[in-house]
Amino acid sequence: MADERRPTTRTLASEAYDLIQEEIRTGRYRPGERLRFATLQALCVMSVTPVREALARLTAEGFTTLDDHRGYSVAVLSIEELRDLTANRKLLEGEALRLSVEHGDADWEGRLVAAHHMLARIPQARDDIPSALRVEWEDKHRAFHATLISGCGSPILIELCGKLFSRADRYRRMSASLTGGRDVVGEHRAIFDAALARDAPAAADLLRQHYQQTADALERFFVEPS
Amino acid sequence: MADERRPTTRTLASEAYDLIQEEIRTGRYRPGERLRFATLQALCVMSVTPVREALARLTAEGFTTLDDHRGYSVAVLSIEELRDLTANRKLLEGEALRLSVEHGDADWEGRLVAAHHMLARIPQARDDIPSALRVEWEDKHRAFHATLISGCGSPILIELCGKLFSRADRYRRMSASLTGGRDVVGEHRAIFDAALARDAPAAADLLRQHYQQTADALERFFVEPS
DNA sequence: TCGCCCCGGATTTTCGAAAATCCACGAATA
DNA sequence: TATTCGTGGATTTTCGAAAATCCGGGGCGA
Repeated sequence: MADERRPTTRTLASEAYDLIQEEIRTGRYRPGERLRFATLQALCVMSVTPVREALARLTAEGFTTLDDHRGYSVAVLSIEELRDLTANRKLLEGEALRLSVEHGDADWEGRLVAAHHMLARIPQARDDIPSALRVEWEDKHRAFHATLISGCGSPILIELCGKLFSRADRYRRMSASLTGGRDVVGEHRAIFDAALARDAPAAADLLRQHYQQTADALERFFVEPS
Repeated sequence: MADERRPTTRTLASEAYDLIQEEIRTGRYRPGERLRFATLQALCVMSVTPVREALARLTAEGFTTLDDHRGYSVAVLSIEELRDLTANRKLLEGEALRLSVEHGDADWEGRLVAAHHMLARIPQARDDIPSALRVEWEDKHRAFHATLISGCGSPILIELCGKLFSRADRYRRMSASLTGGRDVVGEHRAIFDAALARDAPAAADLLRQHYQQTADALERFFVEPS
């Protein structure tokens, strides 16, 4: 008697969260930009309440900041934060991968093989390739890294790594060309091989190098934006 | 012309956050208990909107959980989470303290001496001591641990450690007697001494032991609640 | 001229009620 | 008897507007 619309099973707040996060991650809302409720209500098509809840969640994840009585803004990006982010991702994901390789069972191995295959079969995103492929690659990339650490046995560690990954995403997308002349595919393959070979220290080391190189490339882009 | 009440500079949502967190940490709201808005609105004296925002923040910090259309509940406690929490605190705070000891400047040293002094001068909380002292000790305890890692130079790491500390707080308070027959004051002093002596590995090790022993004591209490 | 206070518009924050959704209970059917 | 299907009430979620707050500019006094 009360469903003249869609079979909504999600809340509007969740939809607003996805929408706004997408706008921020893709850079349509610039770092530091003030987020006014009127604008956001126009973007999503809803009242202020769910938008407010979405912003509360985004703030908890570090995408936005809140000053009392002054509203929300897009969190600013800085080289300092990029370095800090990288250092902590190396610490957390390095440890998580080590645990995964040590404790991961057969099911984890299977999922890892699948995730790597999905990532490897997609041609590396280039500037001249339409964004559809790009988005797909991003998804598989995220899934691969998530699968890598999914066997570590620590829900908290997995959650923390996920949040840091999301925060780093904004920096990653800043650079138009994801690869800075390096062999990203090869790096992923090396990590994958070490993990399957159950060489925990090597896998962790490779992952840390991988993140450091990504950060270095981004930092170069940061200083001299070509 | 419009301040017949208090000089409110904070938002009601922030007040609600503090109030509800206090209720949860002290155990007045039990783990797993459903949190109904009607009840919370009675506790805080405000409308549903700020309460909702407070719950959103609490959920981000792990105090509560949210199921769409089924509302919020107090997050449950479990031995598994205690162990997970402990493992990650050892990893994160251990590293943070190591960095602090290595990079901390004179200002950090000064703050650390002060924080330890404040903690040490308060008599160790016992069951027969009124809760006022207890609360004060908790505050100084938190401040001491926060100061320990405050020189690490990584805002992200500090933030993560803070969140884990808060989550662990609920477990710590479960046990009526904070000390399980061990020398907590001595443990703090040992960490303090190693930090001041600039022995980073030793300080980190002692801190990790400290957390492990706390967790072990709590786990014993968990299994056989006397 | 400079600094301080106060006002008006823009924006956030909060309210109280309406709408949507879930849950438990009981009736009807096989 | 077991299972499915509504139905009513409790609860969450959302709305639209009112209240509170902040920011910038103009006027007043030193």
